[in-house]
Amino acid sequence: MANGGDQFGLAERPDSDCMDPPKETKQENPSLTLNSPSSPQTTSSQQGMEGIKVFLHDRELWTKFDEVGTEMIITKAGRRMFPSYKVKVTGLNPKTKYILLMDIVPGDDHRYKFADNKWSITGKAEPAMPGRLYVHPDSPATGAHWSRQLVSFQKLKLTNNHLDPFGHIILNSMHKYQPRLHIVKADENNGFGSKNTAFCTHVFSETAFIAVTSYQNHKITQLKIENNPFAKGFRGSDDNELHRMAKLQGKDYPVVPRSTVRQRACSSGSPFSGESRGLRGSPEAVRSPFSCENGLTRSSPEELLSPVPSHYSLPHPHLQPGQQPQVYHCTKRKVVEENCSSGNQHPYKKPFAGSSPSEGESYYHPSSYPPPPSGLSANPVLGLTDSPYSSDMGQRQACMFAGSEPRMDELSCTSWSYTCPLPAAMTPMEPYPPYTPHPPYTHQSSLPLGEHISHDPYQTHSPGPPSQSSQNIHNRQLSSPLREYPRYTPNLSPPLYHTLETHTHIRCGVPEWSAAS
DNA sequence: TCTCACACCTA
DNA sequence: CTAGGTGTGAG
Repeated sequence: MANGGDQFGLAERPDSDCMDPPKETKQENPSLTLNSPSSPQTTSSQQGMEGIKVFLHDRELWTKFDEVGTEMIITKAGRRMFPSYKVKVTGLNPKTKYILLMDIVPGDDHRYKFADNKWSITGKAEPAMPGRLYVHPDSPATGAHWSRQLVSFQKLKLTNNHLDPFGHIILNSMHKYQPRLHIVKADENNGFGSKNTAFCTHVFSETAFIAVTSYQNHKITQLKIENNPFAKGFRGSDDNELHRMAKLQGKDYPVVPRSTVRQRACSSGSPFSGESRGLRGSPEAVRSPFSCENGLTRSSPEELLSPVPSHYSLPHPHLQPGQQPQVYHCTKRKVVEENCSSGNQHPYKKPFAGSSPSEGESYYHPSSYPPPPSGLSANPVLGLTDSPYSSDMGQRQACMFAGSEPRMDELSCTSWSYTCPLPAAMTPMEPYPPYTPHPPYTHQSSLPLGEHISHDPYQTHSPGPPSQSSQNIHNRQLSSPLREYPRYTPNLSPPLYHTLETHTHIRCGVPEWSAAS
């Protein structure tokens, strides 16, 4: 189960959005996209990224959580997400190697509180942490490999420890986030990050969640218990069980399952839906995948820059810039080695389970350029391929990259290091800069990018508008402004980890997908 | 809010 | 069997 898991999702529907075919013109109007589920996105794509479709596995389960307002526990040691993020990918060139990775960007710039059985905004979000990227342990692998079974990101862990040394994705409690999947064409070194790297990003709005240190909405607790095999011990409201548990605990026991007891079911709205949803974007729109925007076009700087948006806010156009990911990655050696080493194929290490399809849609925007994590390519080493170094930990799991801010410039540097586990986070980054309403130009900011961009052979057109419409896309905008400052730096810091530091210099490489800030 | 030891379970 | 993922509930 691990990977595959569960059942399949439902039918497969690809996201409609993404149209594979590159649509011609695209409209990119984001807005359109939003509205129409259909996909807009596609714009052009490049290098074959346009025909890629991604289906969220177990979408129905995700939807159940989303309707209530998904909460994901974050702990110092790192906690897995549940439901697990698993996707079915089609449209990849069987012989081409791709790197699949995820990042989780702020869903908006608010801090939430749960009171009266509902989520509400309680203030402004804290600066985002350095964004980290979770590179799927099978990366790089051929399109045939990725298409063979479900691609599971179930080992990805979330933490609230800003100094996390394990490479887990760092989030702030009581803040909303949006997971994103990036498919990057591996370069000759099995890495990515080079200038022209082609990639596309897929976002499933139903996977958005609020990070918490303990569950707030009892309904979520119940859904977790009912659906997560590891929580089976909390299932059942039979008297027997209750008694049993009570005994175990030594306390008096509740007649009802604890969880149940605590909160009654309330039907509070999900943050997502209600207000939140707004946050997300329009609900509907949201659900629909955004369209994909494929990044293809990199033409516009904007896009390029922020291929990946940092924050997602649909509704809010502005959000911030997101952060950019820093480089970091940890990988599990096991996996990595295998895969990596070969340049070519990877053995599968993992079995994925799945099979079928799920659906989901995503929108993605493929873009060519900047890959998110840049850097990989440069070094073969880095590359997903193996990696030798390991982390202290010894094992690596997937690779993580953290990006902070991305400066495009830096990006240009392709180097990244993958080394270690440590996070780059430490490096200073800028988290979110203040948002600027206007788009500053990404260009500028991104100048560096520009370079890249220019490279880009493909650009289609640009998308133009940054409108908010597209949620995804927008991000770009976001980023741009941001770039300027790195606020965060302070936190990060230090050199706690050498490793990181190492990276740091590498930093250039930082992937910045996201933002261009 | 957050952290931890804990019993229970999966794998 | 071991390793490690769960929510719990006290602190």
